[in-house]
Amino acid sequence: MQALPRSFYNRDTVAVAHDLLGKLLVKKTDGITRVGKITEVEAYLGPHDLAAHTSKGLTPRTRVMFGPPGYAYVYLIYGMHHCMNVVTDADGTGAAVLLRAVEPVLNLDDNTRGPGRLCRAMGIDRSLYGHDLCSADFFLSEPDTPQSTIHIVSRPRIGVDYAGDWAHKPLRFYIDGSPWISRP
DNA sequence: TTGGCGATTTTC
DNA sequence: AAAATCGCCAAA
Repeated sequence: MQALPRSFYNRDTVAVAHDLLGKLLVKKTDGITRVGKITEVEAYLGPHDLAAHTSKGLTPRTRVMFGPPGYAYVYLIYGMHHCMNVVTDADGTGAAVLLRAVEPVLNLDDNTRGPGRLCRAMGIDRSLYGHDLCSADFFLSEPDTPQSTIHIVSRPRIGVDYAGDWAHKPLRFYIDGSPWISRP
């Protein structure tokens, strides 16, 4: 099981978001390997995207998101839940893809729908802020067995009603027909 | 230093 | 429908 190369992330964010669907998220903790298949994501394109955290500019929190691709952007939301993103596109772009749901594959309970639940099931917290995803203990990879062709559904992103025109752009993507989705 | 708020989840 | 709960950030 090999980590996707950094070049995978160093591309257009929407393209990466599409291609992340069906990939495996792998986390090794204390000798336990947890694996989930990504079923739902959201793209955050950069400072011009009013729903993206980087629209607030370069701050300590957004530092990683403005950095080179292939690193984890993990943050705490509502004082109690963590959200996991992968930084995308060229260094300095300020874009990322939020992982919203996975299908349990190995050592996960079935409570993996929703960004907060996904992080809880995988054991992801802020200690992984800025963690290199081209690493041995936390990474994404191709599935072991080739995927049959999947259909991708596009919907407006969730929880970003404050973002004006950007609130209804169809930047949420999920695998059509998958039961492992945070909501229809 | 302070106050408002959030890429959510759970419970009432 | 509303609470839980705290780090981030803009304003003072």
